[in-house]
Amino acid sequence: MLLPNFCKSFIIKIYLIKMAEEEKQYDFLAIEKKWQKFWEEEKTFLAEDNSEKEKFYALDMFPYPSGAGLHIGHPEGYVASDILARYKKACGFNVLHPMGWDAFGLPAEQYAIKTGTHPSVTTQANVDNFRRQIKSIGFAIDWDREINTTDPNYYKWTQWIFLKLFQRGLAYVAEKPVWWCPNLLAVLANEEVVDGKSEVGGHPVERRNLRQVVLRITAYAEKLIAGLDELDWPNSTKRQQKAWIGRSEGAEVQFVIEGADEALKVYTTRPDTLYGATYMVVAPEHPLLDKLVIPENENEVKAYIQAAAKKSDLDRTDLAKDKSGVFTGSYCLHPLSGEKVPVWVADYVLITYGTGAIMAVPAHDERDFEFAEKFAIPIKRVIARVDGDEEKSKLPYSGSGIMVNSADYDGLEADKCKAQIISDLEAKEIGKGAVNYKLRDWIFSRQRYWGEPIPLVWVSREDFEKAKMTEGAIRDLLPEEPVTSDKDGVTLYALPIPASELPLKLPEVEKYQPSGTGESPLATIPDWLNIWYDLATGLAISQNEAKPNGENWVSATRETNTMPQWAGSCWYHLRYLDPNNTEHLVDPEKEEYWGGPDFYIGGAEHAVLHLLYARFWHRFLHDEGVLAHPEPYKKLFHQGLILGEDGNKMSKSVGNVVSPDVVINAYGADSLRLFEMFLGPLEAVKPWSEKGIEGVHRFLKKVFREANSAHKHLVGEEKNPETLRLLHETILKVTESIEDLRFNVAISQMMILANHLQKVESFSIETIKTLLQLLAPLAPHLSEELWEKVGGTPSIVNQAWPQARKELLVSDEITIVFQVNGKLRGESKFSKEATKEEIISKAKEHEKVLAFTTGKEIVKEIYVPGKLVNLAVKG
RNA sequence: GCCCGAGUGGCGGAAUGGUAGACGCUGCGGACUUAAAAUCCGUUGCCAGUAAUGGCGUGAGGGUUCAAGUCCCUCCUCGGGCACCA
Repeated sequence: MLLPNFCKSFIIKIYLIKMAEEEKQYDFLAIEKKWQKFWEEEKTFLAEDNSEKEKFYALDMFPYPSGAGLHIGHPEGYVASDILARYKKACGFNVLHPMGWDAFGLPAEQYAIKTGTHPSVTTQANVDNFRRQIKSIGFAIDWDREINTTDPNYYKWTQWIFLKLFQRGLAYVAEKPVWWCPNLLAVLANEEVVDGKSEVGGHPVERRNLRQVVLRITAYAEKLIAGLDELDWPNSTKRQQKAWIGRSEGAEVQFVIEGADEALKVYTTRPDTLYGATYMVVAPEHPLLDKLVIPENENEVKAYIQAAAKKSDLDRTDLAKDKSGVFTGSYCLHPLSGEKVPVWVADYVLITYGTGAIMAVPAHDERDFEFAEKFAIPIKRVIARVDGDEEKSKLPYSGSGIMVNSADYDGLEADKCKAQIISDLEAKEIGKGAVNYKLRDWIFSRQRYWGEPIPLVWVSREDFEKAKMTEGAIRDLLPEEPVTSDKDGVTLYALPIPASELPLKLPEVEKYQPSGTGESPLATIPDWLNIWYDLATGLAISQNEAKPNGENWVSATRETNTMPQWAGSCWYHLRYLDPNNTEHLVDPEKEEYWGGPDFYIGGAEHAVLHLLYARFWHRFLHDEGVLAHPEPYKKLFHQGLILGEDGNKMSKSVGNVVSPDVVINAYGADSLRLFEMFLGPLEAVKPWSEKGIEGVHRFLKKVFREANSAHKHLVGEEKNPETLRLLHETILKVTESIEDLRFNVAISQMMILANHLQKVESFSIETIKTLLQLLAPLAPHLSEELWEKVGGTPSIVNQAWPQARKELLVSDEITIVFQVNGKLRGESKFSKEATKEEIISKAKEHEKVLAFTTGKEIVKEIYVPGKLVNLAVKG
């Protein structure tokens, strides 16, 4: 019994010794720590502001520092941008690769509500953890430019941009529907509402109109569409933005209400179907509805309006498979035929789009058709297919064709007739050409604590009029149209907190709970809310102090809403250029030099919101003369999701989440970086694989061994022609692949070279040095370590990027493959000088080719120079 | 319903219209070792055959071409986006 135990422990001891040796061989943890320290101390990745060099700015969508820490998906994009950053640096560019924190947001606030911990405390802890994790992956980040959206020195400028928008009339206040939970007494964000219930507690929620600050993004609709053309973005993302903005062209037509002086305005994209309008529909919220309803129908219509008001957006759209509506009892007169057209109210017409009323053409619109069938309303065809194809011209028919039943327009081509009809309507002053957008204005306020305070105060009409007349900073900041809001039946007027008084900091608060009234927790702090405000200078002090002397001091209340999380991320790409500037958002000279990111990478889930909002702000600041460039992100890329090993989306509840910390401990950051890129195309959705990472780890160990095998190293240029050729093939392919963001292909090629170096007896030390340079952007720690080992001076990124000698890739001997009818039948080697005739006749004589050609007629001979011969045979 | 994108071995994936399956993983066989780990060598699309070799093969069906994973048409499946926007 003793002996086996003794043997066992002896074996374990030997194993441990061997393990220690192995670790000494490629001790990635020590190597990575060493070089991360080196980069930090040497400030290797400092971006220079006044450089003569050409710039390259690589930007990642900055993370929200959650409590859960980084997961394996985060670094995918960061690694990609880092590879580019390091590659461009080696190519001689002045590179900026920054990192920061999008740190306002719900989770910290929810945690605060639960525990009473100030969100800034939670945020700080999370940021520290994220920074630690990101640093452990060894990115070429200029940490001197780190930013944080919750830092008052940062959000001072977020507020400053808001003031500009306010000044230009692009901000207003309106009642807008938001999710309201009567049980929680709180406004909920979309993501807090799951299946019509609150995510917390599962309480029912409803749409409720609440006072909101709104940004007029619709004023930029045209510019946002036009700007897309110049962007190097994924087509799908451009298309999504275009669809989101949803521009359509058509006409606004007036239908006079029978027996009234007024007309009902409708919007249509199909003025050519005007004669097919057999009824009209107004939205339940339409302002003229009251006048349209005849007394006999009043009860029914009222009931319908009430029912519609109770429906959520979801019920009114998705789930409302069946059309509903009620006849108002009124008629309009058709603008061209003068016929009576009944007016209905139905909730399939939205008050928020167009004029909130439509002319219904059931013959040529699916929705109207469905409605007309249900309520037995006449259906009148006015477009006929030219080819008379009965199947395809079945009603409802929305295609093109020839106009019929349309009086003077009969026989004309419908598409071409649109403009004709519009101009005819214009001549009669009963219509005009019109453009509409699906894009809605941006609800910019949140009834939350943990966000940027909106720098507005509210005063009475008298005080507002006085402010307009008072010389000083405030008067100049006012928009042409005053921003107003009704509170308890009194109209209040908005005045700004001027730039000189920014940042308007978040006050301390005792409770983070919502106020219960649908206002933010800030509304519960009277000391902060009620102020004395100087109409000339914008100075403000709490009303718990005595009113200061001076005629310009008035009583005011602060705006209590805060900004949405999007605000800080709308312009962060600018702040990296000049993170500590106290005078400007960004120094114009620096903005001129750096411009926008040359490469921007992040998830496709931001295709519309973040990327559209940021473009809006950037374009606005450009129009204001603050920025030299109109568009923020010239080149955009979306990395694909990394799934769990089981092929499912990584999630805590499924338990398939992989933490980078664990992977780094087991294989090192270089293996992690390399494997995330080796997994597949950057844009593809792909599953993680524990086994797979061992493959790239093995490759790194191989490089490590070959770089350390001093006995195989030769001085001077590479003598082995095969090695030399492969080396330059690798330089070419790796360079091209990095430029094309095809890092998986670059890695494959380096594996091929490493496998070759392992097989040959010796190779030049220059060869391994070049390989290390190629590898450096992808696996920077190991490359630095080995570069130093083979006699290079760190840092390896300061070495000029290797240039491929293309002349080496053309060999004297070429291999030509022989095909018969496109199928491979043989191959042969020829000298570079061999003629077409020589090669073809050799092909015909080839034994295996003969087997497929004898007894048959060669009808065609194809020769692709340097590649192949294809003989087409018959019979 | 509409608009995109993608379907290639057991798996992740390579292939300017020109040798399909590079590279990696897995499996199998072997070397080294007392043994293991590590490392290395060979092999690994399917079918037939001891083999040489032949046939089939890139979601399905058609087409263009001397030649198609790649281009065109129709369809299927999966993924993403939009969804009563007149």
